[in-house]
Amino acid sequence: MPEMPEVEYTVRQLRSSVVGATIDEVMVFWERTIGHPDAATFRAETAGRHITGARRRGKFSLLDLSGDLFIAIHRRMTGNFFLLTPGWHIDTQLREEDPAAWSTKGPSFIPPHQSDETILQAVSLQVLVEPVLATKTAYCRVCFNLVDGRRLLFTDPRKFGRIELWSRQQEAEAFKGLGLEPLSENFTVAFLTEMLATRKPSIKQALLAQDIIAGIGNIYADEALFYAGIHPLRRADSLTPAEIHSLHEGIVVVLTTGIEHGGTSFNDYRDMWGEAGDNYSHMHVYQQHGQPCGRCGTHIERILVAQRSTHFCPACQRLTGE
DNA sequence: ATTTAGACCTGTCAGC
DNA sequence: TGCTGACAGGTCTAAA
Repeated sequence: MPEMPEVEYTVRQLRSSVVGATIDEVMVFWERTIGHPDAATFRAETAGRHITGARRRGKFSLLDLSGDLFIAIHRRMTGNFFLLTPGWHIDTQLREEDPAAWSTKGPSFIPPHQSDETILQAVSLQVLVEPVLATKTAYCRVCFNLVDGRRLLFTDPRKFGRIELWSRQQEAEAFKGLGLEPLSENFTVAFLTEMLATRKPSIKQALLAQDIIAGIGNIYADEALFYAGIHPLRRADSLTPAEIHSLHEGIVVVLTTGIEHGGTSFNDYRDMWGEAGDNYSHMHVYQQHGQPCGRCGTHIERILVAQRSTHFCPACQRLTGE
């Protein structure tokens, strides 16, 4: 679901909410969500640990734990965090009543007081407190019970998300194959030039490749290419120095802007809870096909590049000629 | 060696 | 109203 700006935003919220807390117990409702090591070990090793920090690496959200451990969470398409205030009850009745439904929906959550409309704190939302019907399906896969009574939920309807536990010494192994942070000083025009020089696939695919730049996803790839006026199907190794310069600038601008907007380029929350939101307001091409280009008025087009939906302006981003 | 299609999962929405 | 297919912010891996 989230790309780098959304993850960054979530991590900042985790930092201000759960850092300093202590994990009492972790409940796992969908075992495959625990990607490393295994669910039983994960539960045993995290119980009683202090949460000492919250960081981001690429699209991973990291929680540092006492004892030189850290949790790495990849939300993939639909993973999210919720922070429940103390007093909520977890109802696992469905487990026996309807195993198939339980597997899909997970447990339901009973609010502290007997009102059916109550408050959830949504960690990855700009608005921290979101009214939610307690009867709404949470799709909770993993629940971190904190000693102070709060519960940090990892929700994930599609079950693609993964949560891993590593020791700090294993950090290199945990992130092997992850490229540079695009907002770090290491990410230079020279670096981008070098990385693209040997890539024959399209520039769109190169931007999505996490082993080059960590954190760019489908939205920001399309937006960065529009910024630079580069057609998504251009071979990565065919870009001119001027184009690479523009693209580098586009990547930085688009991601920085995303973070400034609270990373709310788009998200499931708003759909899920029926909030209107201004999700698309600062998108230039992503999901804008059929709309006029804000720069030249030409209709934005949508094509498929490596099975990913790709949006661009055919006039501003030409494939051939100069 | 690459490229691509399929897996992994569930919900929503458009069209018939 | 109901069914079907397309599509969704991601990434890994088997097959071509």
